[in-house]
Amino acid sequence: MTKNRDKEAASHQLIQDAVPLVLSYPKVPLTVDCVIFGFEENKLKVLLIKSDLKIFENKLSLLGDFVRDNEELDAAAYRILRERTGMTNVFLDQVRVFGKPNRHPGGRVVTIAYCSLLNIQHHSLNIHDHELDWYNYTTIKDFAFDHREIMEYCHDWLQKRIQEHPLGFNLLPDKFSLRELQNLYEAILGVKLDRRNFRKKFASMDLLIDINEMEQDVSHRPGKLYKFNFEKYEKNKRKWVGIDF
Amino acid sequence: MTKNRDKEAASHQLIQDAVPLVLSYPKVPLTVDCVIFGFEENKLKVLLIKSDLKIFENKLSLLGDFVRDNEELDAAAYRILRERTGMTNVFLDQVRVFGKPNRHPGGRVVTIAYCSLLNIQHHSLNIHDHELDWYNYTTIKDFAFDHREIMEYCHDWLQKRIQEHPLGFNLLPDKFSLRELQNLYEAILGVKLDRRNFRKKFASMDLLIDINEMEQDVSHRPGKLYKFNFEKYEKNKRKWVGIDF
DNA sequence: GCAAAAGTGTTGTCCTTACACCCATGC
DNA sequence: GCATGGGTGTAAGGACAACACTTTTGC
Repeated sequence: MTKNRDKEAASHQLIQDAVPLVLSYPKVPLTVDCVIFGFEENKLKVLLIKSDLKIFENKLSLLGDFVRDNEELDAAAYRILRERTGMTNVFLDQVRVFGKPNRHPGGRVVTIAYCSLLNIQHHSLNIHDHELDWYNYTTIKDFAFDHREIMEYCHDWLQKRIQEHPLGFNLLPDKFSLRELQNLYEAILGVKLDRRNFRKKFASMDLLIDINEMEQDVSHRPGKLYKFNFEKYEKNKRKWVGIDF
Repeated sequence: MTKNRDKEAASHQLIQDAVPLVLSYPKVPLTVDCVIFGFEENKLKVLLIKSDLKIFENKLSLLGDFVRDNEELDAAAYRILRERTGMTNVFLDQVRVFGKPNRHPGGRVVTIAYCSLLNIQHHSLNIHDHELDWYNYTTIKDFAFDHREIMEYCHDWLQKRIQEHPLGFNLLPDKFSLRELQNLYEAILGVKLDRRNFRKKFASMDLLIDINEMEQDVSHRPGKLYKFNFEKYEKNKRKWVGIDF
């Protein structure tokens, strides 16, 4: 049943030169979509725009664009983020490819999802085309394309990552209180955490620098402010996760 | 400096219909490469073929081919594995995209790496084109393309996965001894493990079924044989990994 | 002085690690 | 009987989870 296909596939083995081989391949449009998480008012937010396509009128879309000829994939992701938001100095991670043949109404488009976490206050939005804005992760309704699926996949990925690496610091201001840090973890993981245990955990990691400042303008006892010790973190990056032997 | 580009990128926002939009995108050849790990004689093996390209004469290559028009990415990976090896009933996982513009000597080709672990005895190689065979992971030298990088990335991915999920069972015969299981973990993780602790660990997971059989034809005290309890595993799949709160 | 959140320690439980001796089999 | 790996238990240390009271500030 599959023999014909197998034969057919075997035929290109005769092409020994790389250039005609590649010319014989089918080609597809390749795009990048960026899932940018931020944190504000104790809510997890995602950076989205209104889709420019009629068919998706009033639906929200991830920040995406095609990959240019001979453009590195990572570079494409950074470019798109810069073009659409003005942001630079963001770390993006490749998460997964989404390539269902019918995921784009205009024909087949394969997209590579990139994800990042960032500090909303450090990256003010200079561009507001198409209602580019931070939307609440939990309340977004209408997505263009398969962007809900992509966003949720990236959120799962993020939950895992944030438990392996203390990436959460990227979402906070330079100086932050332990309460803010805990709110962040609770927002991303979707659970309540014990305050004492949380603080002990981070104290024992020894990644926080006490800067001897206090919160201002809060209507209760102010908390201490900390900075993240990026240097120390970079040194100790190696970690086993999960079932360790 | 980047303003012109940003303007240019903004221009396609005027295309409101999806079809011309997609037609305006650049297209690239898209391939899938399969990194298939197996285990035999206490060695971790990878399934490779000799490259058919002159430029990579005598170098080893992953099992790969282009993605067809309107073919699901996962389906392409399964098809390629079947065409090249005759194997079916294998689970493949998408791992990452590799897209450096110059990774292929014939022009730009973006490839999606898929990875699997399997039981060499269950999947005898029916096809031997191009010296398709299992090669020792640790001793392979010459790779075509960037296939060393891809393979190593998949190996890292595998080390993580095998600590989160007991995937290792896929690499073993139906019936296996604890020693075989331990050898497998040691081969993949590249470390020595304590025998008693290893056994306790798996005993406590309660994923092994004692089938009341013993090893045969070994020149020492025979070990008990077990089966993997796939049913129970499927039920308990949810797990937190890493820094748990 | 009251509301609101900060800050702090202990205990029990569980998991992980390290470690040594006897047992069954083939030769 | 000896070589080879199979099979087993325990004790110590570390990590995690559960839990309540006092302190500081703004109002």
